[in-house]
Amino acid sequence: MSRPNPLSPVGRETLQDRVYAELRRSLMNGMFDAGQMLRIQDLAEILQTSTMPVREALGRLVSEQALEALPNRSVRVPVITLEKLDDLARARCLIEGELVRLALRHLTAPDFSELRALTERCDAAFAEHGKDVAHATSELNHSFHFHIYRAARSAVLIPIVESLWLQSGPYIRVAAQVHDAEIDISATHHHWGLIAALERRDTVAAVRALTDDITRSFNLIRRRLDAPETTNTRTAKYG
Amino acid sequence: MSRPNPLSPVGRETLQDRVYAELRRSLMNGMFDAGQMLRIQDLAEILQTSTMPVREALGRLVSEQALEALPNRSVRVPVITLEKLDDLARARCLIEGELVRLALRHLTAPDFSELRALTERCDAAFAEHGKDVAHATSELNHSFHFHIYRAARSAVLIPIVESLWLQSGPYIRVAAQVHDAEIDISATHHHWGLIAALERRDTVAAVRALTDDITRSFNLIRRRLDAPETTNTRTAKYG
DNA sequence: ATAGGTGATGTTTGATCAAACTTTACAAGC
DNA sequence: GCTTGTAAAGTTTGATCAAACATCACCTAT
Repeated sequence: MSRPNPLSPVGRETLQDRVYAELRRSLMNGMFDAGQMLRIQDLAEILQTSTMPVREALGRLVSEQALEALPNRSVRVPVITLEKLDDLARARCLIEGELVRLALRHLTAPDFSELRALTERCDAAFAEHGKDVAHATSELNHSFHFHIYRAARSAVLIPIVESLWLQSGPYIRVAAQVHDAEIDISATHHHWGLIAALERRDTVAAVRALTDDITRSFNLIRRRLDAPETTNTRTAKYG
Repeated sequence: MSRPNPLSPVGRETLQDRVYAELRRSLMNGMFDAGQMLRIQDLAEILQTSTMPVREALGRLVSEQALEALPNRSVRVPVITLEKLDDLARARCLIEGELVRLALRHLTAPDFSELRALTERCDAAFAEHGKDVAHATSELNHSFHFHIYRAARSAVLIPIVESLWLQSGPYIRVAAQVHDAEIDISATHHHWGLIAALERRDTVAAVRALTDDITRSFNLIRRRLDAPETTNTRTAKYG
C-alpha cells in the first residue's frame, strides 16, 4: 500500500441520517413556519419512508433544540420570542467569539484565500440579484463562518455552534429574504473586515467584526418581530 | 381561579423519558466504563422494557454528545483524551463564567441562603467520610452550580451546560472517587469563595472562583490520565 | 503455522401493528 | 345559547418481526 489509494471510503449513511439531513436543511432554509406542527406520518409520506426513521430524526432535532416537544407529545417548530432572540445572539457572540480567538493562530495563507473566495462569491451573488439570492448567500455565509471555526479545532464547541445556528438560522433566513438590497450591501462588509483583522492577527478587531456581523443579522429578525403583521403567511403546509 | 391551586400537575413522562433519565443518571455517576459498548437489547433487558424506548434514548444521548456513535453503528461511552479534556474545561469556563456574570444581578438573599446550605451539607458529607461520599457530594455540587446558572435565566445556555456536564461528569466522578481527603478538603473552598464574591457583587472574583473550581476538578482527571495503569478495572458489565 | 475464506451468531435498522392518548365534532342537557 | 358528555378520527408510543449488517469462530489450503 505504498501508492495513494484512488478509492475514497463509500458513505454508509443510514436512512435515518438522510431524513435528518433533509429535515435539517429544510429548517435552515426556512421551509417551515414558526410554530408549525410536524406530523411524523406526513413527513414520512413526503420523504417516502416509513415512520420509523422520521421519528428518530425528529427526536434528534428536539435534542438539539432545533425543534420543540410540546407536552401534548407533538413536535413543532419553535416560536421565537424577543428574549430568546437576545439570548441566542449573546450565546453566539460568546462562543463564536471564542472560536475566532482560537482559530487565529491556526489560520494560514490558503485559509485566507478560501475565505476571500467565499466572500467574493457572496458579493457576486448579491450583485447578480437572482431570484434565489438568499439561499445561495446563506450557504456561502455558513461556509465562511465554519471554515474559521473548524480551524479552532474544538470538537466540543463546534457541535454547540451548529445547534445555535439551527436555532437561529431559520428566522435569520426568513428575515433576510424579505429585506431588500438596502441591508444586503453591508452584508459582506463585516466579512471583509474580519478577514483583514485575522490576517494581521488582530484578535480584538476580529472578534469585534464577528460580533458586529452576528448582531447585524439578528437585528433583521428583531425588526420582523416588531412588525409581526407582515409575517409571510404560507398556505402550503410543507415547502 | 383566584386562590392558589393546591394540585400540582401530575407528571406524564413517557417510558422513553424514564429510560433516558436512568441512563443519564448512570452515566453521570460513572456507572459505565469509558469505551464500554452499550447494546440495546442488554439495556432493554436490564431496564425491563422493549428495545424501542432504549434505542430512542440512546439516540438522544448521542445527539447530546454524551455517547458516541461508532461507524460500526454501535454506541459506546466516549474515551476521553487529554486534548478533549482541555477542550471541555475551556468550554465550561467560558460558558459557565458567562452564566455567573448573568446570574449576578438576579441572585437575592434566599438564593445565598440556599447556596450556603448546599455547601454546608457538602462539607458535612466530606467530614462524615461515609462509604458513598462521592455520590452525595456530586449531587450537591450539581445542585450548587445549577442553582446559580438557573438564576441567569438563559434558556439557550442551560441545555448547553447540561450537555457539557454530561460529557465531563462521568470522568470527574470516577477521578474524585479514587482521590483521598487530601484534595477533598479544598473541594468546597472555591464554593465559599464564590458565594462571598457573589454577595458583594464582585463579578471578577466570582468568575475567578468558578474557573478555579472547574480547573481544580479537571486536574483530578488529568492525573488519572497521566497514570492510566491505575484505571479501575470493572468486571461487571453494568454497574 | 498462517492467511484467507465460509458459515454461524449476534446486533442494529426499518416496517408493521396494536394500544394509549389527543383532539375534534357532534349531540344532549341545563 | 352555552356547557358538558360522548363518540369518532387522528396521532404518537411501544412491541414485534424481518432484513441488512457486523462480528466471531472455525476450517481449509498454501
